[in-house]
Amino acid sequence: MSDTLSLATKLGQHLAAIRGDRGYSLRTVEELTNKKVSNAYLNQIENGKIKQPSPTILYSLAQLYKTSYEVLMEKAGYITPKPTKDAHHGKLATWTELNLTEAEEQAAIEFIKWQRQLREKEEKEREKG
Amino acid sequence: MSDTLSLATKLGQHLAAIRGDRGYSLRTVEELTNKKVSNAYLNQIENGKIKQPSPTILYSLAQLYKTSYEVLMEKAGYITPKPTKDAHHGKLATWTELNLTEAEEQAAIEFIKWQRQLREKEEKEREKG
DNA sequence: TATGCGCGCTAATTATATCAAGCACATTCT
DNA sequence: AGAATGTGCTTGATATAATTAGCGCGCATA
Repeated sequence: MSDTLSLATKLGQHLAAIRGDRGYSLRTVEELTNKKVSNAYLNQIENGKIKQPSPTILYSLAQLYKTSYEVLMEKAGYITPKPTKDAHHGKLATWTELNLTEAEEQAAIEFIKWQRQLREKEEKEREKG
Repeated sequence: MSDTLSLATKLGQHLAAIRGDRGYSLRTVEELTNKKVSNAYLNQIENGKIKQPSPTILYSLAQLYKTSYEVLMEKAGYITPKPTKDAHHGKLATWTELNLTEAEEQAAIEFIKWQRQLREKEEKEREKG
């Protein structure tokens, strides 16, 4: 079962990955969030020692990291007001785990578009032949 | 402060009013929520003695009362995710717009991983040279 | 070498959410 | 009347979120 990872651990790893990508130190985050998230506390969160940080904390981090508040809420185990719970949900989780940088995101989008064009062409060829 | 009513008080009165309307007693609520909200605790919430009950608690009440979870969250002083998909979270919006199929998603993930490996190699080369 | 700085991390402490138990009063049943 | 039950409410006890202070390490700079 995929239950090997506790929620706290998943949230922690996620947040740690993002912070790594942004190149912030624990104390930098503390400072940039106006002391709303202490460096010691953030460390405990990232190492899975805190079960469920408050939405207020998560919101501060989401803002600083420019990432999705909802996703953080979900990973923390809160029920988030979802307009629709469809297949999109699972996909988003996968993507956020990758923790794309701006550049990577752009590259990936280009890649997908390029792939689609390619398939379109093949389609037309097949129709002719 | 011109704030005559604390957030806790506002939330409490709101919840008390709803419970009154539904005709439930404190213990009835405790029972109907499967002990997720104890009668003692609900009383404290309604009387403004609890500053910020957890989203989990609020969700249980919202379900039982058939009222809005978001509104409860707001009255409790939490920041609620804006339903509008604004440019703020560009990433999520962009990905969902693309509407990836399973195959496309997998391909894109592979692509990104491959790119990352490539960059890693380049990094090592640079260190040597 | 030494001294200072930034890093992740831990320990001790405080604040607060949440619950179990019980109290005082009212209504109803025997 | 007296037991039984239901009501809102209070009070400790416990768990855990969150902070402040500080430790040890690597790395740079004097």
